[in-house]
Amino acid sequence: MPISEDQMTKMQAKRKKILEQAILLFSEHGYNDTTIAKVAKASGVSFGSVFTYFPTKDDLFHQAVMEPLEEISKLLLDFDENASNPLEELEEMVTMHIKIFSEVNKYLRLVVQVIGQYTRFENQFKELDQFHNTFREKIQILVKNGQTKNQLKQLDTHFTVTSYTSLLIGLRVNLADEPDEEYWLKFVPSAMQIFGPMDT
Amino acid sequence: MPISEDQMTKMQAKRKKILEQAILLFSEHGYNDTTIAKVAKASGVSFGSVFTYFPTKDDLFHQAVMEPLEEISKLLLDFDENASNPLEELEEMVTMHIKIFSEVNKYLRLVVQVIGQYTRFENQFKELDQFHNTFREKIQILVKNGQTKNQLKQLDTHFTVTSYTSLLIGLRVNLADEPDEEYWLKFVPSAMQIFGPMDT
DNA sequence: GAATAAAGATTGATTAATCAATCAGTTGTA
DNA sequence: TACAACTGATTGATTAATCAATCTTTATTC
Repeated sequence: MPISEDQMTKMQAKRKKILEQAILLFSEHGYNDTTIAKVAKASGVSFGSVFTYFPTKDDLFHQAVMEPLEEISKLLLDFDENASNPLEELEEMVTMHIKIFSEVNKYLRLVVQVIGQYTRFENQFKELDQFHNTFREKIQILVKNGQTKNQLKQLDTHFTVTSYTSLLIGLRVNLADEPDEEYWLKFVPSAMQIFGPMDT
Repeated sequence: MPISEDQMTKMQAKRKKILEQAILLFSEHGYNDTTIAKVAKASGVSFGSVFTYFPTKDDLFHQAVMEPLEEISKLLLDFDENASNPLEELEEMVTMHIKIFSEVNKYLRLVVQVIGQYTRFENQFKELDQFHNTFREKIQILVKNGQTKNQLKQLDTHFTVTSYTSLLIGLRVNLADEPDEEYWLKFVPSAMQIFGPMDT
């Protein structure tokens, strides 16, 4: 007997709620201090139900790290690396990235945990690292275009772009308790400096 | 019967060995996955002996985070904020900081864990945060002096310096598996850009 | 310098608590 | 009625901390 569409929707919602609460708890208390019982309580389902949706705790963690990545990577890659005015596009991109990093607090702190213990969370790290490479490559093209048009100084693009992504993740670590987007946006000029803009 | 100086030295060495191994294990596997049994085995002492030197596991973790801070903070603060040539001093300082961050891998990854979960490791975080403020204040003086002498652009020093420390910690997160000091030194120009040097 | 005693360091088996995962029984739905 | 989801008590494994017994070191005595 196949379950109804209504039932499917309900179950999807339940799964989503469990995963949401898991992300919050994992990011704040880490893997071991986040017990299945706590996740169940926070998401309003029974202990056993968590295992209906996620076969093991490891799997729950894996999904907590992986599932939000798709949406966030789309947001982070949403700029035109071949824009006619690379410097202008770069500034828009940086502003957008800073906004995203200021908003997505909990999930990014989970990401920091995974990267910080890449031997422990090897599988998740590999996927995050792969996105990091894609991310940097796309920004590098924009930076190279800016250099060709003499809008940016002739700095090594690999080190420039890696510095930029390091600044983003470093800000997320340092400004853990700072939720104010306006404050975050004041870091845009500093971030732009890394790319060596030609004007003052 | 008081113990001899020789005995004292031996015990200090034993304590140091336990703490060293604890730092390595905590930084790589986190608090919960680092068991007292593992620390004991890694440092070549019995399970019970760990408790002779550290009353609880919490205390061992606390000391693992706190004790290296004194030495490292000395290294990081070893620059002259009132140097006659601020830009030159700044470049020397940045080079030194990058070197330190490239060398002190394991401990700094432990620091990232504490900052990343500041609600969980509240006490340790407070002390690290205090150092962070001292660190930034001293760099700010140097940057202001550089701006006064027109060696640096008139950027907001608070956001500039916070960006700089974020870049350092972000590099440590991103370059986890990169031990080569020469590679790290190639980030010096990017880091310098943040301060807005006037020459090219 | 050998014998003895006392202090304190060392050891690992034991204890008590925690938690992931299971599973048998129950509830809800088509 | 039949099937699937739901539930939470139970199980087995893990681990921080304790503690009684053992070993090592040092001071004292003859």
